[in-house]
Amino acid sequence: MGLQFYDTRARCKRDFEPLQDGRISLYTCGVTVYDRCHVGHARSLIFFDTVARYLRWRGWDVCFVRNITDIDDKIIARAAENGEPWQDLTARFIDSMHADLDRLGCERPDVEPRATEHIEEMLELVARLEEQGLAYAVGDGDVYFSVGDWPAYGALSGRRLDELQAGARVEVDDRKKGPMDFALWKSSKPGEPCWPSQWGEGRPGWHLECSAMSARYLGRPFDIHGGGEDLIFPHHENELAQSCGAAEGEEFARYWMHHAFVRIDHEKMSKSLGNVFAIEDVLKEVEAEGLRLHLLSTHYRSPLDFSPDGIDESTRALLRVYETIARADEAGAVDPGFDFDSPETARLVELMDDDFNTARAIALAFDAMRDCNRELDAGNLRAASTARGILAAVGAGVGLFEQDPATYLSDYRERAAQSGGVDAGLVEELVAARVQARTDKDFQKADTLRDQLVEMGVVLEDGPGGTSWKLER
RNA sequence: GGCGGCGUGCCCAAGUGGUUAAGGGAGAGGUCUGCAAAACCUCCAUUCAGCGGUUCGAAUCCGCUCGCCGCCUCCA
Repeated sequence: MGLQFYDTRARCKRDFEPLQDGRISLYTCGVTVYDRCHVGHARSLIFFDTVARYLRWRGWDVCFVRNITDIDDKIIARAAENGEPWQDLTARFIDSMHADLDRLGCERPDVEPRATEHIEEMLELVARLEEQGLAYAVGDGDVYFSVGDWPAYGALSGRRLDELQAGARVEVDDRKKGPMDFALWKSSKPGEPCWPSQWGEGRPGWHLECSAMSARYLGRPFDIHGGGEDLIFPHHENELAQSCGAAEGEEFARYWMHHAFVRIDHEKMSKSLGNVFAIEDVLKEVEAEGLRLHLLSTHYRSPLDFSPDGIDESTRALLRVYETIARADEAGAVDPGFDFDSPETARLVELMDDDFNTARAIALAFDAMRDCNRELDAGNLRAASTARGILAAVGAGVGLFEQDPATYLSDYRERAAQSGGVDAGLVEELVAARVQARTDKDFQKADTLRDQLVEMGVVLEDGPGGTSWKLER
């Protein structure tokens, strides 16, 4: 068995065969930078980060490209609203996105191309489409793709042109030949950002950038194209049409992956519904890796209801993992460093190879955690190391459990103390006093001190290495 | 209207034809401990929205009903 995953176009799981042996080209749609990223973006970013990590860990040479859309109507509108140059706006939100990514433990893609840096490639594409008779210019320099002249339109999303009945919800521009025709190039109004072209000054249509940039960095065809499920139609359908159309039907993306949404109270989280939670704000309340674990605990093709309580539950589980790792480290149960082809990781590979089942991989990590603790209890260092190795392998494959455990634990404590308004210095004093009382066998005093700490929400642990404390959640 | 998805224990969630329905959180009991905590052990769905059907066998396939959601417009 090799890797297989659900291909949106085929509507079923397919065995994955890379175009070139040992190499994988992956393109995913990133964000439009006119605002801060929200938890829905986090799911997308984290999931595809996990895909890239796993494929690499699995032994493939991956080229991961994720675009940044830094020119579009919303950006122009928002910049005008703020009274700032649009470049300042996009630069700010690109920085913000990078900060979010770092905190969420996402590696940077190999290439992070921006739409505005590939105008030339896009214009070439439009020219080729025009040559093929698939694009036409109207009026003052708008260029459209002629959907009616592209018979394969609808193949990805499973829609038929006659069923789309455009205009049901949107006013149809009567300059277009067909109601579903979409803009490749939009003429600019005075004062709007624009680039020169043979059709006049303007800017690219939304879908064009991905066609141009994927071809530029990954060639054609490439292996995997991913994004959120709302992009299937029309964005990816349009990308597919214009990419193939410009290349006389040559294949575009060989596999399509789409993840489900994050919801709020059973409704899609989206800017238009106004129920978004910015990553930056959420991370003030919950821990970043806890959020990552939580988002990966649900299979990527299932909707996930966002709730801070749910993240807290995951964070509690995560704390146990780090406590176990710290314990193993102290005991000298070192990670043997299992590779993807070690017999010990066969189960992990099997689970992740089956449509990236991160939920089951995480369950496997929890099993390994229990095994590790049990073996440590029994003093079986060798067996504990094996369990520790499985835990590390899951972590490497999925992008979890990779912080230094001592640092994690002290950060955790500090964070809890801060949010609970507890004076860590005072706690240390009381703990020290209790340790002394215990040494003196004055258990009554020790218990009084403990009661005092309990009231502050402090939980004590008397271990062989001394007494440690943490805040109960 | 067209297309698609979802409904699993107190909560989250995996599983999509075949021995005991993963895992996490919460809860209960136990071992350990000066007492605790942590860790470990045990328990916690004869049952998978409901009703029919196919099958030797279904949470898993088919049909209907109820409830919820997504796409068809910008959207991760």
